[in-house]
Amino acid sequence: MTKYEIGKSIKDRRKFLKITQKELSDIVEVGLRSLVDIENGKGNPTIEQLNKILDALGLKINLDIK
Amino acid sequence: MTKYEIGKSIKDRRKFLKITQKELSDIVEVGLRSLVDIENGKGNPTIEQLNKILDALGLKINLDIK
DNA sequence: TTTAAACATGCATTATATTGCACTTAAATT
DNA sequence: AATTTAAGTGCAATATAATGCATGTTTAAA
Repeated sequence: MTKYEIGKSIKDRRKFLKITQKELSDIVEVGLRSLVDIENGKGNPTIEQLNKILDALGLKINLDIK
Repeated sequence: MTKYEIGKSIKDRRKFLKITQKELSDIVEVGLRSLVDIENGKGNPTIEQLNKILDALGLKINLDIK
């Protein structure tokens, strides 16, 4: 998964849960500006930031063999 | 998966493939110092860096529902 | 179709991660 | 056990990402 796909997954999941970027941003304590970038495949978040966001959305990272 | 678990997976996979940190570092163009930190759950790599490393090891990120 | 809420972006600043280097420690090879 | 190779660490410098703010755009509700 590229960062674009990850961003899209986050955005899709957030919309599915019917929360706004601002709300998510407050919950996970990641700046709104950064969250927007992440969702759009810009920015280049660290694993920890990503995990905070995924946690709040009920998602998690896994590593698979290709 | 936490960054510690991710680091451990990378290290395990690298050893399984019988390559050294230095070799992997050269292949993926991530500094040796950083690779060491990542494998040990220190450092906090971006998705792109992580993907470069995982690529070289034949691994990939997935997002699952928790 | 106006209005309001949500989403997106450029830019400057601040915070954080990467890197190389010198060095130490651990593990493997002879 | 001695030597070589691999792995790990502290630190300073450099590179990159996060953030807030002002502003523009898109979307959805009235």
